Amino acid sequence: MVEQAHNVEHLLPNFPFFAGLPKEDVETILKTGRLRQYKKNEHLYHEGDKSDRFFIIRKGWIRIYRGNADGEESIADILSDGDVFGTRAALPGKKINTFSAQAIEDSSIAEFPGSVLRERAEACPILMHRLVTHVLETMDKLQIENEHMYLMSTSQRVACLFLRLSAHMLGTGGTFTFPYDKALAAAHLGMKRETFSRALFRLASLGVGVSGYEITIDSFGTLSEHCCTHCSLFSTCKGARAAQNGAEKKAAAPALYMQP
Amino acid sequence: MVEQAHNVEHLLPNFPFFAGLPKEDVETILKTGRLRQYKKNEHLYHEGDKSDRFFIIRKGWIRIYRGNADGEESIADILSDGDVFGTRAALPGKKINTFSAQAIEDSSIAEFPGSVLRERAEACPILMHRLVTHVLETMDKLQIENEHMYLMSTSQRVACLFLRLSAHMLGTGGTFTFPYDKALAAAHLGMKRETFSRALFRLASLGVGVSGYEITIDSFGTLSEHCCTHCSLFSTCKGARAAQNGAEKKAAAPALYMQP
DNA sequence: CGAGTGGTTGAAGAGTGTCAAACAGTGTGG
DNA sequence: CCACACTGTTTGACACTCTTCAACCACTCG
Repeated sequence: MVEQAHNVEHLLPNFPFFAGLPKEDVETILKTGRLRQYKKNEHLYHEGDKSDRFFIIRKGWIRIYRGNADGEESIADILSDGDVFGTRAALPGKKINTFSAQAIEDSSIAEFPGSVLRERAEACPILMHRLVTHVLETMDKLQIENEHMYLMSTSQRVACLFLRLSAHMLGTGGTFTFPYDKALAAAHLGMKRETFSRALFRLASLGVGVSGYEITIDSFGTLSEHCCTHCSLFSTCKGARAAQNGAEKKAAAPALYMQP
Repeated sequence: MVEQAHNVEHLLPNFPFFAGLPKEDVETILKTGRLRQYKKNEHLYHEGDKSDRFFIIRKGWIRIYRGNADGEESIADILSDGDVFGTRAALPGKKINTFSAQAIEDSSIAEFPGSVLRERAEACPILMHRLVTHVLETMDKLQIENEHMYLMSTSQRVACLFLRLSAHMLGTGGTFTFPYDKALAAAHLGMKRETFSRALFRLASLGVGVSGYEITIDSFGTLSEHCCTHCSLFSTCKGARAAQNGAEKKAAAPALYMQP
């Protein structure tokens, strides 16, 4: 358990979550926060624990997951820089974690007492709105995952993940580094390691090259056509790109799926 | 389009959602509401529409769904008496429906302008809490559905549905009427009609009898053992029942899955 | 160098989806 | 009252996807 506490006030620029909130509220919250380092595989909390902290990831990767009695796990989310979790602690209602949170890389996390957020949100509608919006976006993400599990094949889901992970990239193709274990990605997408591996093989014919953690995509458009055009989010997803002369994307609203 | 508008104030007892809220707020809201009848298959709204109404089901069944470009649909939820939807209209943020809502039976629905809810919620923390709690519960439900899709077989998912639909029943077994089409249930559980039908056949060996819309369950405990003991919600789900001498349920917190 | 971890590959099998056909229940019109 | 169409459901045969289990490979770390 690494316990390096730091003042977090100087980190504001890293926390888009607080952007646009009243200065006093942000300062009050930041003052009560602390920065903490978690080693790879270390847990931030376990399911069933009291949910009393609100988290912002400064740097690193965190998985949110839950296990059943058979020891099987389902991964609810994999989060990274700038992402926020533990919203339940900052909102009214039951204060028990329904999930566990674990660092999958050495991570630097800002933690805030839920009570402070809750109290400030009571007084500051903009903060409350920010929290509510975050929950609604998380819900949208979940609903899309449900849809994907039912309507899309494994290779389509893998392609979708790649497109979202490369959403920030310009141009029509390129190479990026896969940020965590493939087994983990597989679990998050609701499939086995082996199936993930075989899905990669099938994606090769669509111009996806894999060498270790390096993923090369010849054409985002081609890949989008393989998965995004079969997804109800097509027009609004940041990961989806129009093919050169394929389907036109309608004017896009803010994306639900945003990866750093 | 049936357009019978009624005053809804006398219906308060049907709306547990408003229970415990300040009288003035409830009255303000109820005054702006109207009761409307929808025929079977009629739509309340379509995805992409402006989301400006908040709904409470007085009587009936509503499905919340979304379609992709291939014409395939994924069903997000199937709701009934006392259930609430359109929460997005009552909360800050984007006001576009991400789903369609359709009556699957003749239904009686109370509708409220989202703006009124939003305005009252701004002033009344209890109402805001109620709305937030509802969203969080919906999210919990979604997360469980994701888990089920990944970790449970089709017959386990069907068993889970039956146990939730019969959660209100006393005793160790009994008969109830399935409230909507099996094809619809199948789609909501993420499987095809045929698979649903075959899952029923397999459940027969666990004491589940089906005759048309009549479902007979010999032992809730036996059925729970088949599905609930493999679900991470086991200890808190209203549908799960302890087997006679099987696994003990821990002290249960309020259930996520509540059917009328 | 051997153990450990993460990833790939192969063969076999269970579980679902697909397509087609048959069936049951309902309502309609003659 | 029956014939008919219509809808929802079940069943069968078959193809296909994904999982399972096992072995193997690549890489890292002691």
